[in-house]
Amino acid sequence: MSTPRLRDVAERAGVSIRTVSNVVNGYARVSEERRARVEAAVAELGYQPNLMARNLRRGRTGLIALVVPELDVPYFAELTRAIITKARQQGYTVVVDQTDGEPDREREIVMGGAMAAMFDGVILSPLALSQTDLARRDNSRPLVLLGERIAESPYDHVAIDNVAAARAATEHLFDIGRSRVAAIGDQPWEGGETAQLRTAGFRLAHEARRRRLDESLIVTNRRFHHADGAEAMAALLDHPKGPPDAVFCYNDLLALGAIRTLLSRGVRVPEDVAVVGFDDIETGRYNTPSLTTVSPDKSTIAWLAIDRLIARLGERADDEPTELWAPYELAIRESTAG
Amino acid sequence: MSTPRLRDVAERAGVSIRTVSNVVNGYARVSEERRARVEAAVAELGYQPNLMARNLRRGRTGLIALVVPELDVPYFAELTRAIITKARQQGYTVVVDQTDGEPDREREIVMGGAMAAMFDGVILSPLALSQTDLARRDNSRPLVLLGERIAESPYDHVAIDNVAAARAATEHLFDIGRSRVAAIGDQPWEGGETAQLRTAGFRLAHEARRRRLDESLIVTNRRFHHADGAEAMAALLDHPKGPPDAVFCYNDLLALGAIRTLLSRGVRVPEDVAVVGFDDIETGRYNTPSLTTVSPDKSTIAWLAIDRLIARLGERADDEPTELWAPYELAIRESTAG
DNA sequence: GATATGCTCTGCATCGTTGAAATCCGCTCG
DNA sequence: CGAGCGGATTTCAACGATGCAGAGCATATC
Repeated sequence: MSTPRLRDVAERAGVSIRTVSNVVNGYARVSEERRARVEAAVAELGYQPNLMARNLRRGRTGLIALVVPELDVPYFAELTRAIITKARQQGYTVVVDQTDGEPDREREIVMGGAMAAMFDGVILSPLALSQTDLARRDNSRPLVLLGERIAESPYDHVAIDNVAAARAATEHLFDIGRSRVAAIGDQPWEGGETAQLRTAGFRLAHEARRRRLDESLIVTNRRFHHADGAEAMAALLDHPKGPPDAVFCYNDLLALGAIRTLLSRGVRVPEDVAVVGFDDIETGRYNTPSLTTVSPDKSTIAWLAIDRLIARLGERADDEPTELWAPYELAIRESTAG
Repeated sequence: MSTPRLRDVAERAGVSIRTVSNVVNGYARVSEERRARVEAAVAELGYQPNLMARNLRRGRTGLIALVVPELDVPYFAELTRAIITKARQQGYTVVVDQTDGEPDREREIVMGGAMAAMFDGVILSPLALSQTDLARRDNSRPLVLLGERIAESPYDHVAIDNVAAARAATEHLFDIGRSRVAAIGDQPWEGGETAQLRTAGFRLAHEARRRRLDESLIVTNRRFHHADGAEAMAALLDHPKGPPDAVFCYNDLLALGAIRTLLSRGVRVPEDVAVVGFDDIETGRYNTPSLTTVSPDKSTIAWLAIDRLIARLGERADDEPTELWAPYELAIRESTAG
């Protein structure tokens, strides 16, 4: 026997389709007696509402798309987990879409490709999409951006204060007595806004402490994986003016890659070179040495993003776009001890 | 102006709704002249098919649910990434659902809760669902299991040969001259089938090499995170008969946790204790020392699972349930060097 | 020239649900 | 006692697409 429909339940209970619908959804008041009959019929037939029909009728799916560049980057995995959890609490299901940094893929979901219609809203961690793209977006469904606000884009965005966080990380290195501090991960091009903010914080720390900044100690990277950090660190070790005595990496993978290079070259961490990361991924805590890192409050980020998106789906649809700031802290561990 | 429908396109092009549908889907033959008119209208109006309506009518959504315990466990994140990629190539979209090991959540999607109807098929990495549960499942939509086959369940499953892999890992430890080998991660209870197979391989290696096995060197663990490996290793170091000279951990997180404990206690890896992991996660490669590990071919696993699922969605719906084996290899790195 | 043949193309019904409005019923109130 | 009222229940018409069957038309066939 195929899946029962409202009609089947209605027949069995001897009421109208609409009444069954009302019972199932708890919409209108239904007399005790009928409600009981309907519930019995529902149970006997094992009725489950057909979501596709419901979606069509309601014009909503209860699905939220979460678009991230790479799922196997621990930061995104951990953040994704948090978002899925929060969304579920609010009755939404999250569809994770990884873009591999392919602009087309990002566009498909965010800008309104065919698939876009399946989602009530989108949470995007932008990588390829430029400000120009976003300005052109069909704004019929809400979008919340994770990470830096893209200039004047008319969207909500959730982020931590990257400048302040980077500055704090850098100053911490000064505090433990380091003077020649390098930065790994700058991205001075369109799409690298977040990295640029961290560089700004890095510079600011130098100014605040009246330290001279050697520009050649700022290393740029296209990607943020272990391998990139390892390479960058190798280059720094061969720096003409000698290696730095501390490194601020713009994410934890870069930092772990850098540590790998240091240790395999016989450089001690933190004695010879101290290392700070960014993101506070689980693995960093169990690395040897454990990684000092900027720890964004992922749970709050998730909460703010979901909350904001759901507000827009509801009555608060027309509020002004907001910038929401999540807290962070500097988790000090072995890689900067002493 | 709201989203255009087939009807709007039809009006504009001066043809019937049905013809527009035919053009959009490439179903029937349509004359060049009309096709051009329709395509122009589609372009002008920016028509996008309404997926909810299409889903209702077709009875399919093009969505596949991937149910995994924890997304921020790197193995699952990497596997998820591979599956998303393969599915996309076949025109399917993956909805990732993490269960946090909550049986109810797993049931919701797999056993046929309301949400289940949204998916054409399910790929499940089972954790909580017992064999009894699965036997009771409504089999109207295909299910592919990742990992060990649960006894006589009538489902396809994709896995690597855990016994052989575990045996190879253990024998490798003998090969490099270790004699007192511990195992971290056994789970001698329902739901721990995969761990049990690895333990079987571990035992088998001892028999094959005619080594005496000290049962007290097999440590059980509820969970497979860094912390669990760290604790287990701490216990082993305090073993009454002295610490082992090698450890086989049932996943890489356990192994990294174990290494952390070893190094922080001043025990050298691999000189004093060699360590082997399982899963080959990215981070293990950049750890110091880099981690020797069993490397399942995640890409093949993903490919087999998707391929099989799609076959069941199509004409091959009634084939016998199959066991599909993906290859693996032992990636030998520093943690067992010498 | 009439019938058969092969394509295009269209109309209608339908997928299963819910919004809106109509109906029904029992009760209160003037 | 009839109008008025409010809550319970039903009827009707979508939501936007596709399956199916058949209409329309030009060409092929004898």
